[in-house]
Amino acid sequence: MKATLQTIADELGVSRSTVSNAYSRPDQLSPELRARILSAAQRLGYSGPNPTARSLRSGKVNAIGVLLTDNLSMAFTDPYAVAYLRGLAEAASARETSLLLLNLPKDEAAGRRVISNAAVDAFCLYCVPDWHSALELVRSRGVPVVIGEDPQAFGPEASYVGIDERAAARRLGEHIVNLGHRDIAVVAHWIVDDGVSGGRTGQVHADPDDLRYYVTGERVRGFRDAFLAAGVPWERVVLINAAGNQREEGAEAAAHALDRLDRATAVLCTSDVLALGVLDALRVRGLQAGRDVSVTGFDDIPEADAAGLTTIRQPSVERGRLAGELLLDPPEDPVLRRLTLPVSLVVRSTTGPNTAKEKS
Amino acid sequence: MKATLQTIADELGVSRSTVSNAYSRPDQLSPELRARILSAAQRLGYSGPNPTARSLRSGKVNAIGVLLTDNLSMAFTDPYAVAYLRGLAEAASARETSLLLLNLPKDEAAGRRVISNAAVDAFCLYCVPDWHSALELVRSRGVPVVIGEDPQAFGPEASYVGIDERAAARRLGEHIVNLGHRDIAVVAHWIVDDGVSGGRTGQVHADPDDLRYYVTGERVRGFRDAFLAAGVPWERVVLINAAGNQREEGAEAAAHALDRLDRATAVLCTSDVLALGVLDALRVRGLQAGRDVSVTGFDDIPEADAAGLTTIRQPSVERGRLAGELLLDPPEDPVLRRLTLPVSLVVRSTTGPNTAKEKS
DNA sequence: AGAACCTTCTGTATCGATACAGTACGTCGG
DNA sequence: CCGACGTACTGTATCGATACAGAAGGTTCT
Repeated sequence: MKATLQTIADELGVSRSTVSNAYSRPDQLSPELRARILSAAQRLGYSGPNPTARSLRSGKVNAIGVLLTDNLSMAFTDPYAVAYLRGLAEAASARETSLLLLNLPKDEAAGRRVISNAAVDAFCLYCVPDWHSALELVRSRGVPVVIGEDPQAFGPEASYVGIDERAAARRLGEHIVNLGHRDIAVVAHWIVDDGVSGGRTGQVHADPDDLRYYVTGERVRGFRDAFLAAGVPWERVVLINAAGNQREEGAEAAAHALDRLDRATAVLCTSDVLALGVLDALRVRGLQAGRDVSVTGFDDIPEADAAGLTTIRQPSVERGRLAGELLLDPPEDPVLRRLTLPVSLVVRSTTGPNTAKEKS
Repeated sequence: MKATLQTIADELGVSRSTVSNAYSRPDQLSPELRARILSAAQRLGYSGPNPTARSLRSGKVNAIGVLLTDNLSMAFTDPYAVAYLRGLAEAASARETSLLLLNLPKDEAAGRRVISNAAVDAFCLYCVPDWHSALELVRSRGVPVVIGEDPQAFGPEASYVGIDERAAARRLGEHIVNLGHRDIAVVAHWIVDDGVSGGRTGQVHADPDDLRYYVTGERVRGFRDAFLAAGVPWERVVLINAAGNQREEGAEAAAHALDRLDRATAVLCTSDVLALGVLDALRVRGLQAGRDVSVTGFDDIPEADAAGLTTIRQPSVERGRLAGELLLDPPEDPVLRRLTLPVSLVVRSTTGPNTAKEKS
């Protein structure tokens, strides 16, 4: 039989409470007794209090649930996500808390089971669409939650760490129109969506106000803000959906902006990863970024620097770290649970003045 | 007060057991009663049986602990690791099990606490050095364990999924010597080690039989096997330590092979990531891989293909998947718990015949 | 009709710990 | 010499569920 606290207690003729204290409250017993208990435990192959029982009694499990939609590997593949998770892990680790990666399967019932069964002290909703059926269940669990997308999505009880997506995108848009670009394409991921995948990559006609996925939607709206302010009507912009947030999909999307007579002189992307794909597409076509076509990204992932990508830098690791801290020590004051972090425009070599002959 | 099973039971005047059955054993009660129970639960904001209490009673927590040393972000940064974790996550997810990422801090006492407190059904020892003090504690937890490094490190009770590292490396070595290379450098990570970091990047003189870190050690020994068989003495090989397994460190290590009069004509690396760094270093120096200098990697990560890197392909995702399956349904027969997967040599463009003038 | 059986629910013991109040036994100031 | 206090330990209730034996009631078979 597996050893328990009682086993050790019986062995030494002390009470179970005392053995428990030897592990959890060393100040409650004499050092000598504690030493005897620990050595007896070692002898009997007892590896310390059972974590589950301890959690049940104490009400803490020392884990943060990270909800990931569908494809868990995305969390590992997207450099921005990696940075965010690293920050989250740092904050958690500092409090001896671990991350429980929760993969939400497509099947809704299974997803509900995953959430209800997760032994966690808090949830980090990461890349979970605002309308996902899981949200309600997460709320009913009654544990702290931090979100990074639509600040309104979860009511005031949730913490929020994010950036002003729309204003940030607007700065990119302004940078582009200030460079004289008027023939503009926007590559955005997941703006059409069948509820499961991001749809097909290709040009779409959509009202930015209707986009369902918050982050992308805000970024596209931010671009539009800049365009309208500069007198570029939205109808003139070529909007391209990318089926996912991967480099290949950026390259594929770029084809729809580049392989046409009225080729765009600027391509704005909703993420750096997509933008890197666009740069790949330019290279294949013998076009030079920043001269023939200007390209922008979003996030400032590590690869962006090497590629010379103009982008918006957001504090990714910091964002994750703050999310973790908000979850583990939620401030009383609801105002302090809502953090909007600063961003900056990073101009590199993939953007430059419009050199194309101006259309009528 | 938070709702429990009893709350619902009292509300409807049924027994607690029945409410429990409504969730866990629907066949044990009439559909109508079950429906009443579930709707009462919804009304009272009850989100289902408490996972911790359930785990305590049933002895299962539906989580696999993934032990990561020190820097958790490495797990996300190294493409091979990402693939492995993805496979593991797939296997886990298929059984509604999640991954608990356990970050082992430098501080040993804290590390012990992390392991003892982890509520998991099994441990996956991933990138944990064989001599790490945590291993003993993991063993004493008495749960299934899978390892991916030294098959001998954990005794026969552990499962093992790996490859024949040494034989695989030997094939790379043979490929290189068959191409006529005799001035060879080996870039290996973590072959010197102060117990914490991987030491300083630079040339070292070491007996391959003394290398502490299993995977790297086996690969280096495999290279040596090929060299010796071809009559290249080990003393002739330039062995370079990389302080870590990152591209930059590969590039830095390459300097020690390239910036010298007796420049190596072939550089063998213990990982693709390092090899990509070596290719970067070649490019900077205006050297062409496969013509001026041959370069090999190990793992066949996705980026290797694009780079034309000659390497050993190992089934990374599959390896993780099998590890997960072994953990969740450990076969009775110990033999079936030890899997050695096949690998293949993938020859691409970074290797070619030795064109340098033969030394005396 | 009576035994055997199924379905549907109940009741109690238990999983392995922690919380907290309580006891026993010094020690110390006045 | 006595009450106040601190230290070291004990005992019981409890955390929130599941397991399993059993009871009540209706059916089926012979």
